[in-house]
Amino acid sequence: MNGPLSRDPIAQAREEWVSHGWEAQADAMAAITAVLRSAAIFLQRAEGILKPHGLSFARFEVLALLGFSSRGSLPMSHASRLLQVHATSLTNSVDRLEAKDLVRRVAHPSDGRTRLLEITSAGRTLLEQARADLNEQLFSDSKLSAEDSRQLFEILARLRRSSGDFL
Amino acid sequence: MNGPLSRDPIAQAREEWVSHGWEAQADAMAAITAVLRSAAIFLQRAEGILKPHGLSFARFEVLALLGFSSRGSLPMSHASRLLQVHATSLTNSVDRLEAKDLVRRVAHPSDGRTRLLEITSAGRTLLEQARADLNEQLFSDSKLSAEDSRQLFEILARLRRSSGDFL
DNA sequence: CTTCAAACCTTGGATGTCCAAGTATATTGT
DNA sequence: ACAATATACTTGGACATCCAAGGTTTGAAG
Repeated sequence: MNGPLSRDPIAQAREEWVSHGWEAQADAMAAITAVLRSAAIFLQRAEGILKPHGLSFARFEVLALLGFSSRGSLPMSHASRLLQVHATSLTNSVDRLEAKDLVRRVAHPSDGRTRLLEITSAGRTLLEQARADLNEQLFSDSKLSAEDSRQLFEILARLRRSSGDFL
Repeated sequence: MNGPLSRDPIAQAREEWVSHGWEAQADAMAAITAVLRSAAIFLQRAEGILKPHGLSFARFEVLALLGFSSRGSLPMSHASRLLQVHATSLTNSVDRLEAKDLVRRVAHPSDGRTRLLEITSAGRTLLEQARADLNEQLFSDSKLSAEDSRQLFEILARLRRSSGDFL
């Protein structure tokens, strides 16, 4: 999108924070801004890898979740909780997945409110190809050392836990 | 949006990765997914804090950048590079900021292509209030220990550097 | 000086995310 | 039973982000 800068813009912002007297918040500001920026980087790379498959990362996550579930189906409410996105975001993703016959909405046998999501065989096929690509092109070459990956996960797990993501 | 889960869904996905034979990629997958999820958490909190001020986080960042610049003005292309967003995203943010008289687009004195962004005095006032709130409510209580903040920033700085964010 | 490529910005379109509201179905409490 | 409440999903609207394409202005090359 834009070439590399000569200085880290977040480090620069951190200095401004310090020089304006907000030193106590400078480290947290820098860390949080870095998380946001890093997420944008990963997301862009993932989207680039998935685009040839006609998938977005959000839709890939839905497929992957269904692929792991034992029956290959689960209620939308359940999926939305596991993926930690708003129900409306899931509705949006499922609309697009269903239009491509990668998933199906089926009626719940006993609860009329609930719709079960079911991955189709075309969905499974595409999932395997997309996952292979992500594993090769993103998760194998993530620019993170093994040690950094583990530390990053642990720090963020503490954060997510104290933010109410899980118990 | 949804209550806490009984298990960390990312840890769960990591186990699936391992049990399906993608152990080599499991840690990176978990770390990257955690970054994406954490970014969503921070972004939501920031938006909640800024909403009463009529600002989004993206627009806050534009205001903050202009507030730091010595003259309070700089070219859009420069701002877009520093904020590391696409030029079109900045156009969008500036349209909304300008509609509220928080910034102005002014002609560049010598280059007819370039538009200078200039923060207004109303923009400065709002920026100070919004920043005070973010400092108090987000950056002071970020659920990250001081040590975690520093480590997180450093790990992500390595990542961003090797991803071409800066030299 | 004329032409053509590069740089800057905007417009239009596709996606994704959230919130507020609305519809339908289930469950609870009296 | 019936009314009130809760849960599940969808719809419509506000924003954000990107890409592809188009208009304007510069600047460089011939």
